[in-house]
Amino acid sequence: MRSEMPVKRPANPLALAVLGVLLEQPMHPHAMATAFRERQMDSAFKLTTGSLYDTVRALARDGWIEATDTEQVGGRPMRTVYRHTSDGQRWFTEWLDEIVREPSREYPRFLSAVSYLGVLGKQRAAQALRERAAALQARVSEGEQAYRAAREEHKAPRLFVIEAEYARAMLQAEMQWVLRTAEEIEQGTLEWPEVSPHA
Amino acid sequence: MRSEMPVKRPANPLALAVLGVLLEQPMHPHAMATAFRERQMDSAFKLTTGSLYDTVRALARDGWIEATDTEQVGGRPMRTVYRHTSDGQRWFTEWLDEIVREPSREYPRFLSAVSYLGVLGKQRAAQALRERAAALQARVSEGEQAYRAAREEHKAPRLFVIEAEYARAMLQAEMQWVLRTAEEIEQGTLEWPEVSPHA
DNA sequence: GACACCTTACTCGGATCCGAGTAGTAGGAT
DNA sequence: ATCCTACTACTCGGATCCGAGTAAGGTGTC
Repeated sequence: MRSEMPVKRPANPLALAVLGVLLEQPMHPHAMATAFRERQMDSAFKLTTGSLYDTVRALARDGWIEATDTEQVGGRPMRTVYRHTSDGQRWFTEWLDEIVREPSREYPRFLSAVSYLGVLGKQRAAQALRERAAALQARVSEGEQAYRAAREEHKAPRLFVIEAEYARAMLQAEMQWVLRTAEEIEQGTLEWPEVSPHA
Repeated sequence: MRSEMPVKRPANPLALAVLGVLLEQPMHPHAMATAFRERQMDSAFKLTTGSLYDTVRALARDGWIEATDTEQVGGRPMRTVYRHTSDGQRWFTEWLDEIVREPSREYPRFLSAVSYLGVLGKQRAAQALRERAAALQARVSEGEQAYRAAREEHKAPRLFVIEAEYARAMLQAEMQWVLRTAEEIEQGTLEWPEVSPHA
């Protein structure tokens, strides 16, 4: 009897990474952290030890993964090794499918700031947007280097670094919008009603 | 003597909205909630009563805003009315400037899911991507309607609805990437190494 | 061989986020 | 007059997130 996917699906992208790395082999949390750092996965999620242990515990509580055994090497702290439960692997695939199919509501900081662009005034808004564009360009370049290293030096297939292609596409789209808007402000084609900074 | 912007800048976009709405006039939290709902600002942040009161308290604690007085209408619960502090308004502008200039690290769910596209298998991945594209298109259409209503019926200047233009640009960029990738999978131009679903 | 420093592996507590709950009022229907 | 529903305005507690802390073992060095 195949059981239903747990109702609880952790919001933290770190949970996805934990389930992903456990596909390779059972592992204790500290080993996961080491693996994530080695692979420089810090663009997909934020890795902090506190969150990692919490996430692992939550996944275990909700039946995605389970502790196999606790081992001790020397006099060091105990390790608890986790692996997918018998259903966990199938659930993971289902959950992935769901995340891909259904865009989730997210609230990027920049979106809410854009609403108040008027408060900054023309000059300052245009200048800030240009600085943002430069910072975005820097990120694109960084990502590009990492991408090339993975593809050429490590001979990684495109599928394995596809998230970098997605990240680049989104950064470039944002950059274009930001630059276009800065230009519109400077050229006066974006009508700029005088906002009284509170009456 | 002009004091420094507080080190604590709430991560929650709701904080930005609170500071924004207080530019118009001093207000108690419940009135803010009503204003946010009326203006359908739910694409920029998530409004829950709990978070609202927490956010307002945090902003007051850190000196952005302050309570003016507590009033009571009839036998209803007390209201606490808040307004910007003498520095609050300037800090708000500075903070906005900072948010616009410096892209923040954020971790959208989809980005982390894309890394594991391989796990879904070719057919399922392509199908899921196509469904996502359709959902994104639906959001674009919804946004478009709201945008037109604001522009044409309410005669809003572009600057006041500029965040909708940004949101649309980003949704369209994502949609294009998603569709292009689905096509590449179907046409076999995206090399698909057989992933053993755990050895 | 003693001191300093890095690594291993995890715990703890504070801050934040959020849905559900509470408690009183107002307005309308029966 | 009484009930019912909806609104007003806020509190509470659980879940999550995260940086700092802890404690023991290994490694190098003079």
